[in-house]
Amino acid sequence: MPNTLEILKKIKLFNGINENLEVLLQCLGSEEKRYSKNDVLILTGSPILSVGVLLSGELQIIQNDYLGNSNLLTTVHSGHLFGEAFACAGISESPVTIISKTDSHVLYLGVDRIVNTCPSSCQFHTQLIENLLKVLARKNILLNDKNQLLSQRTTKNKILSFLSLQSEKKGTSQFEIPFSRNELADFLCVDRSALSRSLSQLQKDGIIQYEKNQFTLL
Amino acid sequence: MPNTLEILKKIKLFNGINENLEVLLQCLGSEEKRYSKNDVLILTGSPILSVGVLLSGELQIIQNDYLGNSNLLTTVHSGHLFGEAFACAGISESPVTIISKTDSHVLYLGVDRIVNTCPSSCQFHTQLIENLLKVLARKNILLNDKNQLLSQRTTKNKILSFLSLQSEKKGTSQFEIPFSRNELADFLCVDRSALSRSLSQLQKDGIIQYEKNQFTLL
DNA sequence: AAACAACTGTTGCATATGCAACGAAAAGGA
DNA sequence: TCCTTTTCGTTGCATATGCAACAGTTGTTT
Repeated sequence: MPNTLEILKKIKLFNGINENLEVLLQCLGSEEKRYSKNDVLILTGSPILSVGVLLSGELQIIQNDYLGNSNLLTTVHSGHLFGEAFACAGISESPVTIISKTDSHVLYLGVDRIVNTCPSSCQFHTQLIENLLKVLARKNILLNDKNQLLSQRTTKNKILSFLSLQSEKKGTSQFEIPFSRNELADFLCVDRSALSRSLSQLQKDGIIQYEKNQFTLL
Repeated sequence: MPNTLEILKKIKLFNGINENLEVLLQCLGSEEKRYSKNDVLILTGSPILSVGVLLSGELQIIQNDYLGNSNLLTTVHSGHLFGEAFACAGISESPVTIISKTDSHVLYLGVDRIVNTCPSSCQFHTQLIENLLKVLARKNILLNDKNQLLSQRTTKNKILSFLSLQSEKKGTSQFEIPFSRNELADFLCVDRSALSRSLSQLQKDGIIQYEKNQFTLL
């Protein structure tokens, strides 16, 4: 149990409530669960009423295609939230299936208990709500950024969008990217060879310069 | 002023607080402002601390490119929120510029006043917070859907993704889409002629069928 | 009726992209 | 060190896409 608390203290959702976490969890009526590899946490169509916090292990969020093909949407890593959008949106049926890729350990927080400040009106509840808003809002911004990137029609423009975002984030025109070529291709939703080709062309045209993962915008 | 209230009552953010809106607005310390055509509401780099509600008029949200080109991100229509993600994310500088395309009328709600339930602890405050969470969460889901759509690499797959989402939403395999061909091409981020071409091919291959804006998935 | 504009489908063409395959370089393990 | 695996760039090729231009349709205005 102290282990659980240690993990939670590092999570953004609990920023600023470190000392009183235990009290808050009581007040929220949180629930811990353990899963084995390949267990199903949420099945498509079942209700989602709780925000999940993955304490350990790895989850996969899977969506069923229009053809019935199931495809992987995201992988959830230890220390991250999942299901928070669905839970907060108040939709009745989950559009996704969530399974445990490894053995895992999850904390569930009921949304209604988060929103409705407790009778004892503990002061950290307000902080929790603010944090939850912040988490959702930031995800929103990230999704927006990615959207803008993906709406570029050519690979070169996708690359430039990505690099300029990175540059902006780091504050310099020279920076390191956190992706391998393979991962970058996946992120930009383009073919790896097309990515390589476009990168070389951009460099040949004197627009960018790169060496491994070190990039410079010119 | 009664006019303002009438508009607000129809907005999702105020769902379930219709009767006591006036009280709530007092309690929130809201602020109304009027703008003329081409006025700047928010300039890139300035702080965003409030959620905006557009009561009348039309706004444009503009982002400056890495090359300095300004390009239109969204148009905000009467009755919709704007800036809510930035305000809730607690970021210090707006990454976008917001201008008034027409004369407009805006209501601002400070995020801190929303999050911190008022001393008089009016019961509708909780509802407001829940609504705000719901708005953010739903936008999140929408953005996610669009993301999945845009991550399709071919025009045909983008079309099929879009149509299956529509079909799912309407609950039938035959449905009407809310876009003209031009708008659909913009939405899918593809060329209009490429869209037309792919649509005919899909129909010829017996995968879909359409007549004007009436579509059927086969 | 005539003229005009908006929307949609079609086509030709240059180019970009996905795909598959190959080889070089780097990283890691035995 | 040797061998294996992974990563990355390159290339050939078939296909898809963006772009521009044109035509048919519809609806609106004059």
